[in-house]
Amino acid sequence: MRPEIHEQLKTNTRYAPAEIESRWMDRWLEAHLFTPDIDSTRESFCIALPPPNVTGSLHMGHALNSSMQDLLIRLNHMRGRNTLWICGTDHAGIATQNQVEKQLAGEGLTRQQAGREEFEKRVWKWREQYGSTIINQLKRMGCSLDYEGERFTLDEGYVEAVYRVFTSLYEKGFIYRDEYMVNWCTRCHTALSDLEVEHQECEDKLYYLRYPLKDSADWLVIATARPETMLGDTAVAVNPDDERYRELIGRQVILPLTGREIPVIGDDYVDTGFGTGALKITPAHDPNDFEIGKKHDLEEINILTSDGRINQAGGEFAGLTLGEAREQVMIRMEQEGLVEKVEPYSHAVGTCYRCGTTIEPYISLQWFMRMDELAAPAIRAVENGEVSFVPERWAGVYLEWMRSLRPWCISRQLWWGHRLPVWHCDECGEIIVRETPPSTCRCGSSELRQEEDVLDTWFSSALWPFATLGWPQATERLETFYPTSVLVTARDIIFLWVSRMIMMGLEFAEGIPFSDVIINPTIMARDGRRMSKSLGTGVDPLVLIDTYGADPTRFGLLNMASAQDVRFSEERIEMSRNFCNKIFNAARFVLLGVADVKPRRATAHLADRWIDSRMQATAAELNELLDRYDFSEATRLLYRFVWNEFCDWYVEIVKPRLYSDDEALKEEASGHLLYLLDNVLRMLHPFMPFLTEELASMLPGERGFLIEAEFPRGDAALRDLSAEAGMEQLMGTVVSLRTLRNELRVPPSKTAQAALVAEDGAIRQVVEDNSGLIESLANTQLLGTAASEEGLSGVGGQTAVALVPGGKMLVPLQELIDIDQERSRLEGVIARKEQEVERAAQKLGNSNFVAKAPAEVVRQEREKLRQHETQLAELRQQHERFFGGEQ
RNA sequence: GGGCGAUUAGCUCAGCUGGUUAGAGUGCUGCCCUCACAUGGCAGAGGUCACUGGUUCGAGUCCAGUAUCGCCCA
Repeated sequence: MRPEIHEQLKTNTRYAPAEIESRWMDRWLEAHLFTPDIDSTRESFCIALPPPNVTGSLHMGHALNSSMQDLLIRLNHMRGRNTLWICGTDHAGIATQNQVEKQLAGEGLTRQQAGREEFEKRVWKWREQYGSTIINQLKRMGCSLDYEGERFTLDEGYVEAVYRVFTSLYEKGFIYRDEYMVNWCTRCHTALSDLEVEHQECEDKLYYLRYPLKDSADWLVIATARPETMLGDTAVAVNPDDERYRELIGRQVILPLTGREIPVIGDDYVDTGFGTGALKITPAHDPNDFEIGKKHDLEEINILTSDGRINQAGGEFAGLTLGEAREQVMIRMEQEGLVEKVEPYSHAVGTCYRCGTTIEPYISLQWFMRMDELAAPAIRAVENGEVSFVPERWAGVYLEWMRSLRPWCISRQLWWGHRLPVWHCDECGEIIVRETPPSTCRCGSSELRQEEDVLDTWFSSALWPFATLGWPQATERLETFYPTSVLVTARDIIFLWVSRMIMMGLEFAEGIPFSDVIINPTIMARDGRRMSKSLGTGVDPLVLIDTYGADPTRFGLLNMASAQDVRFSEERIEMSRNFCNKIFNAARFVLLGVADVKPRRATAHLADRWIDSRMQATAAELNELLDRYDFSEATRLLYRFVWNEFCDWYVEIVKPRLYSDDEALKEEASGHLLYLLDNVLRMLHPFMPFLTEELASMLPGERGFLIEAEFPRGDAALRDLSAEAGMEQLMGTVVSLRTLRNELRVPPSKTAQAALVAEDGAIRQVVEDNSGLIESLANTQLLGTAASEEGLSGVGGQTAVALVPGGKMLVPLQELIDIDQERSRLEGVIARKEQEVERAAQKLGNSNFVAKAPAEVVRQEREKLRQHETQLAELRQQHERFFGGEQ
């Protein structure tokens, strides 16, 4: 080790993440570790990062997500695969446009004033300036993304892919243009797909209004939550089976305020239990009414402008906002005496996912994509297991959604995104759909205008797994890495991306885009609900990284993330930080203490064989857990092995040898420690890349980066079950003696003495051979061993007793403590043992149990009872001997 | 309204196909600054596994129902 590193290690007793983490990413990047080798013949492993929104910043979901993906990439790289983690961002139409509009507003400009061309320029500038924020944050996380191959959904090549797909789908008749009811955001001025509308529960009112019947003094009472839309009513509907209204079907009512005559129609869509059972029908402003209107051929009266105000069709209310119009309409209705009553009413209101504005159902000319035929193979792919979800239950969610797909509105009235590859001829009205701009129309005119609308961002991101690899060009990357291996994402992305990626992959690329879809759990706020910006319950992962380090943040999040949603607990991150500190110090212990030797397995000592055996078992189980994507259990496994076995036991056991004057012993221990540390660091690397890289770099000898090292698989040939059994015996003995000392309040500095009584000669042998271990770990000197008390010499007088596996330890009390303390302690032990005997006896006393339970289970139970009874007898004997029996 | 999930120690969570005295982290108690680590060591206390039935020799685990909470869809 270089002297300066030695010096540094010696002085820094605490794990300091900031310092460690700042130095490695640049070195990794300089070494081009994350860029795949395209000529490699090795099997490939690829993950397409679900492209984060280019305006975004790292949130908890990303942090968890990328921890999982990075783990998988590093793991597979270490397993020898040719890996690629596709990096990039999504242009995020509305979100980005909103950002730039905000910027313009600061200069007192609207985007209309700036003009489309200027606006687009500004957006690109914005992207240049802020677009890599989240990518840099992923670097801080330690993510091994292929930064050199970063992609963007508006790249030149990507646009080609989008245009190819659009054109093809148009030609196949999947994409069409139609005047139809869509979700309209009056603030963003654009249509939205159903998925971009969020429903929010809202306390509102239900208004009961009287609609006078024509040629009658009577009226019909309708109930509505949106009275202002009555300006666009073109019918009143009742259920034809409804006795109350059946007679009225076919008659006319006079629509209040406008005086328009509208028919009463019968339609079994009407729920007789809702309101009065009579429904006003506004085909232009309600999706259900729109359907009913089509069915009954009703007039569609649009009463709204695109920015959400009443238009000329609203007569005296023209110019009012919807809220104002509601108020005014109700005032007028009151004046006319046409309000029956108003009730409180709670219902869900659709809002824009980007700006929160209430969504208006609005009829407009849009582009749609028919989904059913594309969905069929995508459904089959999941049904037949070609694509599987982890946890499995999400497949059901996917399938249910896929089976009820409606046409997807793909056009947006935005200025940022993929402008549709559609040209309109001003001369003849011809619509030309082409990948490249046409020069003339077939009518001969060259007056061609490209469509103003842009595509839904999700349309382009659906192509991500293959467009990023070069499709539609037949690139080597595409050849090598498609289909990708795994997609890791949040559940709300199942519909937005996963489903569409599968459909598009099957239609345009060489089949499914990935075979496993891992749905990461949601990290909830402390209150058990989703983290919410407005409630201030969000936790910023960047703050966690600053406070605890990226490695502990990663490890902690992975530890939290089992198959269930989980409340965020900072304690887990802290636990992970402490674990990192433990690893750091264990490595310090090794690096500062070892002789100048190479890592080399040692087998001479029981503890050496034991810890290696345990390490192989851990590695094997770790691989199994990771193959199942059980990252949470994997963190626990590593924690247990490193802390509770390696640090708590092995390090303590090896100390005397490491500090020994006997050079041979010291070198043997050194080699084994280095061998163990090397393996441990490799196992931990996918979880905590920075710390492990730092520590591995200090190991003696020339070595490369850890990601290039081999991931330990666990060698079954190195398992040594007899060493494990021996160590179990010793550890059990040590713990028993420590407990006894503690309970008898023997001062830690005081050395105790003990003799082992055990029938089994092998047990006595192990203890005798390792008396030094017992001495140093339990501060207890071994006086001797024997098959029975009679065989012990020199253990006279009063003794305390500690049960150990397979026998008991007799501890001469001497001046250790007073007799009374031992008496009450012993009585407690006896009482506990009696309970155990009772439990086992009861079970065996049940004839059904003996008759019906598997023989092996019964045998075990009998064995248990026998042991407990023997121990109980000995304890009682001990009590009798010293305290005269009475308890 | 429909679907999915959860309910286990004070708190946050594990517990695979039913079978030792139900585990971890944190918090709590006692002792210890023992030459890797006080972001630590040793030892402890702490649970009617939401409730009610059922299946079984045996249920935290399987089935049915109830309650509460959460998530998604409409």
